[in-house]
Amino acid sequence: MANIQQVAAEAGVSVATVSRYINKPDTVAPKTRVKVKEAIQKLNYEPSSLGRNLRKSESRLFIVLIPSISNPFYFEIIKGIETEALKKQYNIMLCETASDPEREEIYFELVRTRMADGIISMDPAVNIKTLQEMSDRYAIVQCSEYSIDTDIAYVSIDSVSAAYQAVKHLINIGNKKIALINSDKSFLYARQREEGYLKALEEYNITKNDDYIYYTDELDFQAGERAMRAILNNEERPTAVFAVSDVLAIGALKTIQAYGLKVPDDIAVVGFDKISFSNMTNPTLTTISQPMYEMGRTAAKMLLDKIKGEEIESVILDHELVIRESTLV
Amino acid sequence: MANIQQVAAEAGVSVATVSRYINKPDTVAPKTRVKVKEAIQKLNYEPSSLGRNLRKSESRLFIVLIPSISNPFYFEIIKGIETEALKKQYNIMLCETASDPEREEIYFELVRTRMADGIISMDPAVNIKTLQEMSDRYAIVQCSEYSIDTDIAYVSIDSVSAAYQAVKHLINIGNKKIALINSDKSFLYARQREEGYLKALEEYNITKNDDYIYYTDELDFQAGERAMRAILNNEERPTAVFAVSDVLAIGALKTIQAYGLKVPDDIAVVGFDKISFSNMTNPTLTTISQPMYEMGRTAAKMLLDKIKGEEIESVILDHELVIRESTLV
DNA sequence: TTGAAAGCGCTAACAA
DNA sequence: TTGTTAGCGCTTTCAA
Repeated sequence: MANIQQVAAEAGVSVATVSRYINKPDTVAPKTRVKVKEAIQKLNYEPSSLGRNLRKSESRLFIVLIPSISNPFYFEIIKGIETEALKKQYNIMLCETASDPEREEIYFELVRTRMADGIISMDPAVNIKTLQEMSDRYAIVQCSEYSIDTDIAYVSIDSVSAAYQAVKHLINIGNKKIALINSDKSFLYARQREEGYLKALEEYNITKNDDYIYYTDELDFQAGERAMRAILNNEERPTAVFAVSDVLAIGALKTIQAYGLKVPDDIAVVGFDKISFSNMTNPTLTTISQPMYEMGRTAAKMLLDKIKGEEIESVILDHELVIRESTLV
Repeated sequence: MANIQQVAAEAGVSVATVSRYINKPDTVAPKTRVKVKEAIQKLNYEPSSLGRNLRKSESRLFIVLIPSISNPFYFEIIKGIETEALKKQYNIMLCETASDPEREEIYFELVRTRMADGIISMDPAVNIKTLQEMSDRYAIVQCSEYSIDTDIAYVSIDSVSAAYQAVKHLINIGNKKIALINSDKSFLYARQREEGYLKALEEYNITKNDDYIYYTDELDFQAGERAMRAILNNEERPTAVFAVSDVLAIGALKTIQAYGLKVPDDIAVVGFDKISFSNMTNPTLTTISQPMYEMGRTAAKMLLDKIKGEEIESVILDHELVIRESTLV
């Protein structure tokens, strides 16, 4: 593999000229340009990022931390991030933490060793303390899920208001006994969505029933199934259920149907996220739509600004209730 | 950010000693070790990969090319790849090509510029010629989907035999009118699965009916729905359908039910891949299980060997038919 | 418009 | 066991 020296020798110019030809061709005389161009072609030369990165003290790579690669919630966000990154000649490393501190540490290390220029974190549940420490020295942005115990900038939606709206919709179509399938309360969004749920109940003078609230330990379909089974074990079953994610809602849907009950006639269901599969279930799922693509783009822009050394501010984006068959009256 | 020079000065030793302390601590005298250790702690030193990478002419990073990040088929494969990579202190860059040559070119460029040490390609449909050229100079392995027009090593399953087995199962439970939802024939697996389908029909003297074969242009749920609608438009409807992927099969399932038909009573359905969704549908989906995790691990091992300069050989792994509700008699 | 030369941070061959 | 030094491939300043 040819290097810049060989190209320079072949073209009969200095390495500086070759470098200029690659980075600022305008500053090279036309005749010289031709010579260099020919030498590059002849030797099949490709400049090495290794040398350039060292010289410029940057890697033009940043890390996107997600808890789980198989959670469809992240797909559009990632696309948004990628679009913005590629536009600025950056590449991203998609890293699954599996909410495991050791895995996360591997990726933090990539930033500390300058292998990556920054981090977009979608999983601050893991090791907030280290994240905060890192953010003092490196570029970090939180996306979607965030921790308020840090001063790290984030982009997200107003989960309280979104959950409030979802539950209010269930009440408006005639439900009073409304279950909540929540994830672990260590997640900020879980606490916020419960707050919205309670706020709606309160507003309509519906007493909270603890038997109708279930906290899952996992975030997959099976967790939704288990949650719904537990809720259906109550003597008096609810007439509606709000799940804090579509994946959980789809698991719940399956269990409801396994019990021989109809959705929405016996039990109405609302999810959260509007993942693509939520339109494939039978009935299709009413859900909260987050502007995921926009969220990803915004996070990437913020990180890139931060890497450049600029000050950045947190952002809250809009959400929307999408009414489909699972709450059709 | 401190560099190795500053640490050496602080510890009163040479940079070589600091480097040795980091890479081969045993070769440093205990007393010196203490001095260096203290200096590193005091200065909060982290060695830069940028310098090391240039020096060693490696990035310890490789690229995993997938057509679509949202296709659940890849999840387990990626986990397998990641496990093996991390074990060898390698990191992976997950790159979505969207089957777009331009996107792919960006990632190829990362290898040419030494930003990445190799490629695991799961999408050779794009620009086979370039892939072949690249493989002459760089480490490349094909995983799952591969092109036989190249001499690039691959790991995959025997798609002909798997499809044959799936269709034979449909015949054995009493079906003669069996539709095929295939993807574009430019994919090798599509051609192979059709071959297996035809082989089974032939063996049981069932005449092929072209109206029962549909080629999708996309690979998502909606494509499966469209395919099934087209197939159900035939005067005589089939009693079974084999889809070359679970995602397509799930779309088909939805359409069949939308037409008021029962699965498996009216139409039996078999998918391919055993993605996690396939157990969430109602009825659950009969499918072919591929050893995805193992496939990923094998691909990573092969690539790492190739990067080391060793010769590698293609591998075919075993598959399995998983019978579930959608073909229950 | 071009070239010489320094230097980004590290590793490793060689010498002491 | 440690230090000196060359050099990985590139960009950029300065001088010509």
